[in-house]
Amino acid sequence: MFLALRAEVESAIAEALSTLEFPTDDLGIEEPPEDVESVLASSVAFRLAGEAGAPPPQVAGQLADEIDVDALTYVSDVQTQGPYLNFLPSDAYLGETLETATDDTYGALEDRGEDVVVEHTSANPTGPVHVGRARNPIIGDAVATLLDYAGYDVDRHYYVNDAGRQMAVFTWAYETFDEADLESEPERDRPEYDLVRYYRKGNAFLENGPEDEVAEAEAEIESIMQGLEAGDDEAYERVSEVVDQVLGGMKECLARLPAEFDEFVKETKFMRNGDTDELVSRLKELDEAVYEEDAWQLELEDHGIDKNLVFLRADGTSLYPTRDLAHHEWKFDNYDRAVTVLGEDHKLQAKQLRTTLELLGNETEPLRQVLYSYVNLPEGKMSTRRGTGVDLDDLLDEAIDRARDEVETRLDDRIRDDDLDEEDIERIAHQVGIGAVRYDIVSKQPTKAITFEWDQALDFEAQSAPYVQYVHARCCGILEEADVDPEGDLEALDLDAADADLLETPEERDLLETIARFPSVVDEAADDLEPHQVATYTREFADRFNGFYRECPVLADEVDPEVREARLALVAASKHTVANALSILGVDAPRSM
RNA sequence: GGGCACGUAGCUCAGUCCGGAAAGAGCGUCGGACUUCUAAUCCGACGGUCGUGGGUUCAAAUCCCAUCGUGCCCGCCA
Repeated sequence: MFLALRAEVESAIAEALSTLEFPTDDLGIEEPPEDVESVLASSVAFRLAGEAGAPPPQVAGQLADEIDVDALTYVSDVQTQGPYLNFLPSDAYLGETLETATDDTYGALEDRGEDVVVEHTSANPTGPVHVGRARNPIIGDAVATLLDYAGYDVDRHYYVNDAGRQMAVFTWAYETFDEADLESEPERDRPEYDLVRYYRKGNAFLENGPEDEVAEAEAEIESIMQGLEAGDDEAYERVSEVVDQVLGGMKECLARLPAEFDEFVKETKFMRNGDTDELVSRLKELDEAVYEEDAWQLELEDHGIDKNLVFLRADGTSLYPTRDLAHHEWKFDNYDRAVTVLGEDHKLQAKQLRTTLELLGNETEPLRQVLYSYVNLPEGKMSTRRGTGVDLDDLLDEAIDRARDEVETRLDDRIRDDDLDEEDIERIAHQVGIGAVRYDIVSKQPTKAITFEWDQALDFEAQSAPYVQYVHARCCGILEEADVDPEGDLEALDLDAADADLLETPEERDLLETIARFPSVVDEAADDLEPHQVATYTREFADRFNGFYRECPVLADEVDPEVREARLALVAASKHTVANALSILGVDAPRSM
């Protein structure tokens, strides 16, 4: 409803301005501070003062007089406060909000008829997913869901780096060493924890092993890479043996978040189907192409990039960026838009990719890259190869354990007699524990660096998931108490009969106005590819709901039956709003906790 | 050395893209509220040269320039 109100206000101001022969290029629309009653405001009068030859407050007055409020649906009044114009919501605005928000798809925007691929995580299949990378699936999944809500048709892709040198190293190590050669037991009973030991062993060997044996190993690694480049089935199958096992384990880890994918796209796909060869010949034709020191490269200084992009090694094999170019042209062929979520350490590569795609004649406008900074440990960087870092599995386990402790200690002083059984406790521990981890990450601007600390990541107080989840549980509690199934179809409540006019307290109106803004929050967050805006909204929403909860009893005996119906509708609308906002963030909304 | 990002309360962060109403939360500290729809909640107090210095503007946390601090990148790795 907010979007409709905004549109109405915009045209009203523009009309008033042009009638008074003022420029209409900047309407000065803004959201007023909290202590102001209006839902939308304009500071346009400031800018017009010079032109009008009158002080801003006077100009604001002229504009307010010019606007015909009776012609507006969602605005009940235009008031001036000094130089500001304030637009107050009408009963229709609040009434329609209450009605539309009881629909369980509230917040989902109209279908845009556009296909978008969101590529995220794409971690190399070398070992367990660690916390340094955990921002990627969490942000990526939220971006994908956000775009889905915003009306796009979304596919989630994981791009599998199965053709790089490190996979050749891994394959060689896996085939060469025996279980007996390895120093340690797997940390977990899952393939990636088992196999990563070969990878680490292999890397250590290449660094410190006897010279002649290392040379022999290098020859083997080289032959694997040549085999892949030639599209050789045998090489592909040898590498796949490792890749598929490790990736299988990583999928299980990611599924715990959960982060699910529609497709795992292997980079070897673009070698085996000839796209990479074809791309290499096109790159060679570019004016920027040079053959230096036996390798083909692109000179990109003229495009603001100091570093040459090598696209064909001296030994004739392609590199990651070469294949990624083919990958992206494939995306352009199959989707209207492409979003990639990647770490800031890949920023230069991202710029090279975009520039080169353009040189190849692609329109790169549809490609957007979301960058996040790495999560570091207090003692430094996390690395799969070196085995430093905290595994995501461990973080999730710890989060669930702490959440379970929390549930159990709270069990004793529960007021509600809903008798949580073991299954409930486990369910809540999962929802709260994993929700807290996701929320902690998704609620911050991705560009800010994070230093990982257990207590901070797993703080259930703060402005955390449980705070918002609790609001959802409260909504469900009230609905259940009123014999309404929160999971069921709330429209069956006959809430249409509920009258928003009966919601008269400031807390009720604030809450309803906050609910009204949800679709516009989705719209803007999707435009900016910033799910943290939704997280910020959930916090504001929870504050408002708690204010309402404090001041406005719904089911108490002294509440007038009609007011009760209206408030129940407000609770139902709140339930959908918070459930859907949390769902965008990938955080479960518990029915009780 | 060069490029990019970040710097807001003791701590963790919104707000910065698109300049406007006396800078907002949470944690921590202190003081209050459970016979009442769930106290993982709420109410109050304390706490800020928005890194620093200039500039633009009627108006700057927000835009521009400089500077300091931190992080990332500058491989025929990915």
